[in-house]
This record gives sequence, structure tokens and C-alpha cells, in this order.
Amino acid sequence: MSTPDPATARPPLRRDAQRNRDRILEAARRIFREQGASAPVEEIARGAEVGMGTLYRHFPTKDALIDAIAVARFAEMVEAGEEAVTNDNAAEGLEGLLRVVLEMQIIDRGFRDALSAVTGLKGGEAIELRDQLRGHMTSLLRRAQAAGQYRDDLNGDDISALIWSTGRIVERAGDDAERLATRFQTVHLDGFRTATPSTLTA
Amino acid sequence: MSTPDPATARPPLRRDAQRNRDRILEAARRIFREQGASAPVEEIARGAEVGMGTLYRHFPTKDALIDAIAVARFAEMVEAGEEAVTNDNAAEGLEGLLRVVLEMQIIDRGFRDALSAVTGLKGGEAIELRDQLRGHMTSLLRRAQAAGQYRDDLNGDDISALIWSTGRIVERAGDDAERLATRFQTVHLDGFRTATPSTLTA
DNA sequence: TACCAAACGGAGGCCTGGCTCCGAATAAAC
DNA sequence: GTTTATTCGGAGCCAGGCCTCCGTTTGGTA
Repeated sequence: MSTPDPATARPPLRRDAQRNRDRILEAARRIFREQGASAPVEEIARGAEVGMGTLYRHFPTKDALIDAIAVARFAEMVEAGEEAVTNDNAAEGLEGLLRVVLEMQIIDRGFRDALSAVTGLKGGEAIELRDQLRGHMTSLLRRAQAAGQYRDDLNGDDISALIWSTGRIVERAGDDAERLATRFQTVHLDGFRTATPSTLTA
Repeated sequence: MSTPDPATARPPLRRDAQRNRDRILEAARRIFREQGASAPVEEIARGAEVGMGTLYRHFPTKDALIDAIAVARFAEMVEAGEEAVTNDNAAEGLEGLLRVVLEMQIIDRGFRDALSAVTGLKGGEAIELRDQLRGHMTSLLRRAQAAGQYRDDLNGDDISALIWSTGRIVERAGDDAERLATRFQTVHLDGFRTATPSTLTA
């Protein structure tokens, strides 16, 4: 995997090309973090002190650039997920992991957007990692249910819904997103714990 | 209020103008319901079989048109709110009301967008109605807390957050929005009921 | 019927944002 | 130092969407 496949291997980049590629990634990281995935591409080119043509030669499309940036963040989350599953207390592990993801959604608008993107990024590396993360969460959920910590009628979709909605809360909150989103997530997780689900369920 | 104020009173619309105004409103209702507030104005003009100029003479801005449509829906919701507050069981009243609002968010994309609009519609009539609705909900919440049905650390913002996030769930769900959003709302409301809030709250 | 204020309609202005094209500049090989 | 393939850069193209301008049409009235 890290061994260059001679069929795919490309000649090393020219020095200026490599330098520009790095500057583009650096600028994209910063600008997507601050402004989200809707930041204009031109802003990134300017931030990298590079022309549009240069940017588009390195990344053929805006989505490709977003994906390239998102991968690093998603990899961090997967790592956190791998650690979380080692927790003997499954509910604790899951809730800690959800907190890490929430924290990142607050810090990094680009991550929030990438995490929430239903469409786009199709077939990207980031999607694969996101699914791995989901896998870890689902496995924790199942264990928590088996241990009687969470009600039985929950599944992976309920976790996804929680993450998604928490992201939207952050989006709306501006300042004290931290407080509001944490509060929201906590209340919802209390709903997960309810021993006897509400009879109002349709 | 219904008596025409001579200072504000306008001469009655010419017959063609009145007809076109009605057609615009009708088309806008349909198209906003189906496509949401982001539907292009041109689509509405076409649907009403009217030129852009005509549309903009009747409604000076897209937001004004959205507001005009939203008012009717919001009024319905306020009415539902007035009925809900008569319920002796406050929690039941609130949850029924939330269900009505959710139902409307599923049926009408335009309503969902208007309800969720943080900015825009500034000073519009719709905003006033939305705040009335919030008032009813807050009063129900307080009563439910006094009756020991809901935990004490909740306030109107928690209701707003729930409505907002439910809307976002609907947005993402496509088909079976009904099922997913209902489920989500139910779980969250179970969190409202929790007697002893989670110790994981930061 | 003849007049004219009111209303009509849609082409076009303007802006934003993704993406492309191609002459100029330059790193690397000889 | 010359050559050449690679890379650079940014003006400009295109699409979508809000809104305006103004020549044309029409409803109401004398």
C-alpha cells in the first residue's frame, strides 16, 4: 500500500509543483476550518498565493480538495473510535466518542460539512473512513444494549441522526455552540437510556 | 384592524391585477410547499403564468413573498397552540403540539424553511406569529415542569432546538421522513422526561 | 369610443462561484 | 547555456438566481 505500484507510480513532482501543492493544502485546511466547505475556491487560491489554474491542476474539482482535507480529520476520528471500543463500559465509550466528534464539529466547520454531506464526495476516501467510524459506533451501541444501558429499539441510524442534528445545532448556535450542543446531545442521550420508552411513540 | 385605515388604504386593485396577485400566491404556495424557500422566483412566475415584472410589483422582494405565504401556515400553528394550552396535561399538550408542527414540516418544505430561518423575514408578520407559538410552548413546558413531568433544567431554547433539529432530520430523510423524524422526536422527548439527568453532563 | 393611468412581461443587468484556456515562466536534463 | 516538458497564473466563460427597466397592453371612465 505504501510501496509505490509501478503501474500507478508517477514521476516525482517538480520542486515548484510540490511546494505549491503543500501551500494549497495548508490554505485549504485553514479556510475550510474557518469558513466551511462553501468557502469559494478562489479564496483558497489567494490564501495559498497561487493561481486558479495551479489549484485546479492539483485538484481537478472542489470536491476532490475537500475530500483530501477531510481525510485527515476523519482518520483522527476513526482512531478515536478504535480507542473507544476498548472501553469496557460501552455506553461510556460511545458517549465519549460522540463528545470527541462534537468537539471537532465545533472547532472545524469544514469537518462538520464533510461529515454531514449526504451527497458529494462520492467514492472518496473520506466516505470510507466515515463508514468505519459508524461501524465502531454501532458496535458500541449493540454492546450497550446487551448490557442493558440503552433501550433495545435503537440502531445505527439513531446515532447518525444524533450526530447530524448535533451538527445542525452547532451551525445555528454561533457563540456558545459548545454549551447548547452539549446540552442537546446530553438530553438526547438520556432518551437513549430510558428504560421504558414513551408510549407516545407512534 | 380589518377596517381600512384611510391613511393606509389603497385604491382597489384593477381586475387583472387582483387576478394575477391571486395566481401568484397560489403558485407560490404550491411551489414553496414542494421545493422549499430556495425555489427560484422565476419558477413561481412561470407557474402563475405571469412575468417577472408583475410578480415583483406585487411582492417587492422574494422574502416578502415567502413571508406572505408563511403567515397562513404560522397562523394555523398558533391556533393549534391555543388549543394545546387548554390541555390539563401539560406534557401531553406540548407533545401533541410538537407533533402537529412536525407533521407540517413534513408536508410543507416552505413552512419548514420559514420556521428554521434564523435571519431573513426580519420584521415580517410571520416572525411575530412564530414568537407567539414559542410563547405557548414555553408556557406548556413550565407547567409540565411544575407538574414534575419534565426535568427542571429545560427552557424555551431546548424546545426551539428540538424543533429545529427535527426539521433538519426531515430534510435529510427524504422518504420515511415521517418515521425517522417521529422516532427522533420521541427519543428526545424521553430525554425531557428523565427524572435524574445524566451525570455525563459536562 | 377614446383616452390614459395602471398593470403587464421578459430581456437583460449584476453578482457569485465553479471551472478552463493558453501564453508566459521555469525547473531539470543534456 | 540551451532546450523542452512541466508548471504557473489569472482573465474569462458559463450557470444560476435576484431583481429592474421600459416599451406594450389593458381595464376603467367620461
